[in-house]
Amino acid sequence: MVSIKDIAKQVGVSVSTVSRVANGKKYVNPKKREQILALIEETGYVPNQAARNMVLRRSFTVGIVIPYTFNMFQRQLFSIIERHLESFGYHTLFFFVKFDGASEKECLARLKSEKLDGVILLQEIRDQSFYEALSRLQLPVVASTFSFSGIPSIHIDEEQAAIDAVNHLTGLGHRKINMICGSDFTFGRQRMEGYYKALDAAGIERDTSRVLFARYYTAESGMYSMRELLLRNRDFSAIYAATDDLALGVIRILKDEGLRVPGDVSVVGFDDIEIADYMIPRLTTIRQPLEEMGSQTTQTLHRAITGNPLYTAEQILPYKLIIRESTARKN
Amino acid sequence: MVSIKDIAKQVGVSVSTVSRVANGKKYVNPKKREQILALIEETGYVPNQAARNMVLRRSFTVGIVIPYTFNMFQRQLFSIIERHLESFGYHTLFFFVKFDGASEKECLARLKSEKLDGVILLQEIRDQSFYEALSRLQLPVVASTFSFSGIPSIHIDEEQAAIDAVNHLTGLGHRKINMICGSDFTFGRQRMEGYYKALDAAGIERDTSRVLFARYYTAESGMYSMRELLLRNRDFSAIYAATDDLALGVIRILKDEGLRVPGDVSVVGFDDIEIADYMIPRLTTIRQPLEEMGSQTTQTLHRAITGNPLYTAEQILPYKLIIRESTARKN
DNA sequence: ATGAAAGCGCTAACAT
DNA sequence: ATGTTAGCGCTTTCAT
Repeated sequence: MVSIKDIAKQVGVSVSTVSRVANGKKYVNPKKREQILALIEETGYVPNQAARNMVLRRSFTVGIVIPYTFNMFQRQLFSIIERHLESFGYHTLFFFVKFDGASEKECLARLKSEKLDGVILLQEIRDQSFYEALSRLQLPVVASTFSFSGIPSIHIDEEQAAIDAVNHLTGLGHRKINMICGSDFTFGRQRMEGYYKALDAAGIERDTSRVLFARYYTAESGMYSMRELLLRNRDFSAIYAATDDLALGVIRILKDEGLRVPGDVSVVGFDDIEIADYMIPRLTTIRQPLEEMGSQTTQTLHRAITGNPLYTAEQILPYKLIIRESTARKN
Repeated sequence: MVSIKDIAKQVGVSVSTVSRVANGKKYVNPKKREQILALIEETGYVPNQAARNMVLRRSFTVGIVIPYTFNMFQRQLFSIIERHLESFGYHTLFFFVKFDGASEKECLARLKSEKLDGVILLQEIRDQSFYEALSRLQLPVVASTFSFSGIPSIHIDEEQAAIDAVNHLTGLGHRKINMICGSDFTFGRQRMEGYYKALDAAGIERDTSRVLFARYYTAESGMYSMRELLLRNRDFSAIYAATDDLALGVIRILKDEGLRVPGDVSVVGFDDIEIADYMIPRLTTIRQPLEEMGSQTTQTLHRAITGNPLYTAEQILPYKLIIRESTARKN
């Protein structure tokens, strides 16, 4: 592997000079610059990143903290973000993390050991000291799909979106509306809160027995949860699932049990993942502006890293209720 | 940032000793080890990766070449591989690449500029010189989901699997079987070849007008292709889709056109993605051993990187026909 | 405009 | 068992 020294020696200059031209700095004789550039080209020399990173104390790498249970929505968002990051010239480090203290601590340790330029949180962390540690590291951070005070975040108005989703159901005449929620994360609580508020607005009594907490926000969890819900009773005409992934499992079980969607039960999801429009029936859901979330997340982080002023600490993006085939008027 | 020196000074030993315990080496007084470990814990010291990388002359980073059209199957495989890579302590660099010369060339250039430990190809490259350039870089490479002579690869017997899939259809009495294939990649050709061979075996004449080439291997492409196929005629009782992603779009359109699956048309897919078991109807398909492919891919690469002998250059993993609800006896 | 030299934080001989 | 020391490849003062 050819190093800066080799180049220097061959051209007959010092390493400093080579370093200067390699980094496009001023104060170097045009002739020598030419020569050096030519030799770099010829030898295929590329600077050793590790060495640069060490002295520069920066890595051109951003960490992405991702939930260990990586559902379809998150996979889609991730691949958009990754695409943007790549276009900015950043590398990516993954940090799969479970929603528990041990996993979070370990994640923090790894986060520290890498000289990251910044980190994107795709999953909320429960341990408060995590955020403090991050800010102590002076590490630019941006939260995507959730908010945390003090760090820039990109997300939608979860509660209001949930209200809209459930309003859609009540507007269709449904009164007995069950919800499948996830047990973790703020967005889960917000989506549940929206559910309750929409019920209030429609004059429907809140009934905790209509809410079931799934283990994760995945299709598999949705399936288990729906089975459990059915074990209680069949006294409902609509289901509001906290994510499309959950809704997928929900509809599957409903069908297995001979319940028609939306004939017998209306189902509304949340996220508008890719397959929502391919499902049978097509899923009514809340669309999160994935493409824009990804691009805003990346841009915000890049600005923070390069020291530019952040537009706003919190960016609330518009969502949209997409009415498809999984919901119908209560008969 | 606390460094190895700080620890050494505080405990009153040399940096070597600290380095030894940090790396779990032998020859360290148990007492001192204790002390050092305690201080590491207390101070939250974590070794600086850049420094390690430099002296170790490795980056602990592997590049993953991924198709720009990143379908569900690939997303699942990727997330498994990524998880394994993480457990080996590798980082990841992405290389999204389109299936065309320009994109491949650019990818190669980037591949060279990074000091990678190895690269995983999740997409076949059409430019032969790409592989040569890679081997000139002495870069360990492994191909996952396809094979290329000279580089270790992990995949199933695509053609035989396709034969099994179509045999299942002919065994059910179907004679008029259409195929939706993708236009690129060897696996597409193999899956098509298997289709034809199964037809041969059943004494069914090959009919190229029964094959339609989708632009990509995604649900959206499946939808477009199925629409186009329907424009020709409805003279078929079964569809074989080259991927589950395609099948998803296919079934969607069939349903829209009032054709029942499997009542009127049987559909078989390929890959067995997560949602195959949630679809309505559940999808009959070929299961690729995703979990094992991911783990073998990672292990093989790791072995190549660490200079251990490779088991075999080519690992052909077992697949399995999973019969679910989207196929039925021809009525 | 350019070179010498001092690190960056760590590992690995080599001595002891 | 442990310390000393020499780099790893690069950037960046600081002289000149």
